[in-house]
Amino acid sequence: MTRVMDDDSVRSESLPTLDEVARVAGVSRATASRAINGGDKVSQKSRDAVEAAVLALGYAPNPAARSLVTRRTDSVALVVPEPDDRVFSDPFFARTLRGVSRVLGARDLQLVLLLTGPGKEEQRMLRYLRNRHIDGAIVVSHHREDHLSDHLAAMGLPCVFVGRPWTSADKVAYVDTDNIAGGNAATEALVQRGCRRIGTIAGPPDMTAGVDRLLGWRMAMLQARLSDDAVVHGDFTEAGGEAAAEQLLREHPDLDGLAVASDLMALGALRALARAGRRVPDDVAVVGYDDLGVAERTSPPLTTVHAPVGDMADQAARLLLEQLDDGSRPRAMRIVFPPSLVRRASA
Amino acid sequence: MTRVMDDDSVRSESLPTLDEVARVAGVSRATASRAINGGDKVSQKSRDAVEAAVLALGYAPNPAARSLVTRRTDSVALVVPEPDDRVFSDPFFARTLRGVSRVLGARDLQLVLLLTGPGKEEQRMLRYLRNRHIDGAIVVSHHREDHLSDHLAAMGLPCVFVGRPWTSADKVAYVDTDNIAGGNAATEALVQRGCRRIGTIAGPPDMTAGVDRLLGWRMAMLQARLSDDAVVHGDFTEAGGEAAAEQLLREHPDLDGLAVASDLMALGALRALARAGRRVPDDVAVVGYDDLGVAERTSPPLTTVHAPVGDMADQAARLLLEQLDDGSRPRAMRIVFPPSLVRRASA
DNA sequence: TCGGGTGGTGGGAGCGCTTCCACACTTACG
DNA sequence: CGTAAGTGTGGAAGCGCTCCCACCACCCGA
Repeated sequence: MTRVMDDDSVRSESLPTLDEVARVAGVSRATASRAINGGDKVSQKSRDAVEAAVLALGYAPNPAARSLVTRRTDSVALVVPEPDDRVFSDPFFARTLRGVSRVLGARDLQLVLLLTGPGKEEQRMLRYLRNRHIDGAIVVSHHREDHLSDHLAAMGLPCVFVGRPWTSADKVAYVDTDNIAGGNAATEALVQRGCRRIGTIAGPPDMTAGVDRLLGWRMAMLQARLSDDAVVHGDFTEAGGEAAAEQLLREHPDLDGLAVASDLMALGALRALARAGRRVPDDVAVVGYDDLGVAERTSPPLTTVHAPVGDMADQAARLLLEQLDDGSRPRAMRIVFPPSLVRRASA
Repeated sequence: MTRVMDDDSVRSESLPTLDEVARVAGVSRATASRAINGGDKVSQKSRDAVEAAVLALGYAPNPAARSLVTRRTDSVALVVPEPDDRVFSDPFFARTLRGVSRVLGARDLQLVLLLTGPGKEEQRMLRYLRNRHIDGAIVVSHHREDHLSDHLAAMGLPCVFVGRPWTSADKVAYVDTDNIAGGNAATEALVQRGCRRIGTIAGPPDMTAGVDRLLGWRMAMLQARLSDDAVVHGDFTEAGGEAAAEQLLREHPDLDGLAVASDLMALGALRALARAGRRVPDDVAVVGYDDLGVAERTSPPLTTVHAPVGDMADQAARLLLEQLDDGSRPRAMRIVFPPSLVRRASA
């Protein structure tokens, strides 16, 4: 009795192996493997037998065993060097995540989330990437000090950055929008509207999107022969935008135009403007950046620069797939999307 | 020449193995393994030698090989049966993700993201879980129709639900807040304030948080001998809340109190109320739910029910760790946090 | 009739690791 | 001084899979 029970429990504990499938199907392990995978050079008869055995046993290949010999893990890291609520609450991240996940999921690749602040966690993350736990990496929201692009380029891991990396931009793949052109277009819209005292709430100076959009603003201001001194940096959050707008109003009370580097910050700025009794767009015209849904629901609805975030995420995933497929060293590739101005009521 | 180059390239391609470490350290592979892992019964001398060899070679254990024999993968799935932007943009999810990631990260467990809509993707997800790609699962935002709790309970995978599951609640572990008590407290606050025509924007009827909070509202209304017919369901998004509030105002123009099942929906409701010219709280008092930062920044600031989401996430991760540690069958455990009312200006 | 394909197959060698087991070699105790 | 109970150690057996290679039919053209 005891013996039988032991056998039973053992049997129910351990999952079926390829050996058992082969035995049930009446073929060798090699043939079973071939039938289950690519299925090259396997007779229809064997194939059917194996398929039936797989179904009967509820067999599923052991990923660790497979990975040990193929040297692939069929999983990809999503690296977010900023484990803060705000990254996740940002629709930019949400949209990116969904796009990436969709493309990779279609290829049965899993997404491993690597959230890391600076310091020890970063070391853990790099170690993880180096150990070849994963086949490749997609990096979102990368900051200047993390030197992530250098590290990844050096370790030769297939990877794609969402947003131009600070360094090694000629060695790693990335997707981006033309943030200079976008910042420029936003500002020009204000200029054409007749604004003469235009300020900007820029993004963080340690992110390329932050400095590029600011640069675009500067170029437009210079070209219009307007003073480019009304600059405050925000952190891409609503609260940050609100505080930045307050500061800007304090330092430059004559403000009549405001280019904001993200819609979330613009939302905060709108609130600050309302509290200060400034009408939008009559007293102060406002242009945002991103156009991920938030902009449609502000009051007034935001004129903003549309960044094709969904497309960027798609392409990022595809660039990674390319690198994984051709198996060669990671390649430097870049895809840069043109931004476009979406006119609504705020400017 | 060629020979040497070949050797070189091979060496640089393939990472160092335990064998090499052992050879360099002058010990056997078994001793090296022991030194690297638990380090039981290894002399200090061997331990030092191995450590030095590891450093010199830049050795890191091959996770697949280890996993093959230990039958652990040291990674955990985060299951989100709703691959929509709105889940990620929701601060509830962001906070949960961060909490879970922090606790698991401290134990060197990786988080694999499993985003699944209904249908084919769900099958893929279940297959993935069943194949023991991972050691356990944490399920967030679970809906009635996905029967996830039944599936997971049946396959005997260690798992924890964030938010009470619909079924098998006595078979799987979960963390939650007492949503009935919370809905009740929110409504009582309105009653005590003198509101007599109180409506509610409930959560989705296919989520336990939705129905429980609604039930709490119903109980409070009945106890106050008020009519409980002013109910509209929302989807936990801002836009959904706005639409729901509009409908509620249309159907019940005499509304003087509003209990909303999430702050994000309450934010939308506030906008609808403002557009309808109702002052908050004078004409209509509003109570939200969640208190994850949004509530402080609305105008007026939201009186809301505080749900300790960070703590819930922590505990969810810990419950999972417990199950992983004691190695036994998954256990049914539950931790339910009491909600608390936070009074601000909106009620 | 025979060499030379060609489609299909199974044996077997690993992938890199953990861990059981047997074997020294010490130390402590009766 | 023999025995028992530790300590450390290395040999070797796998974990479950893929894939190389040898092999066997069989059919073809010469």
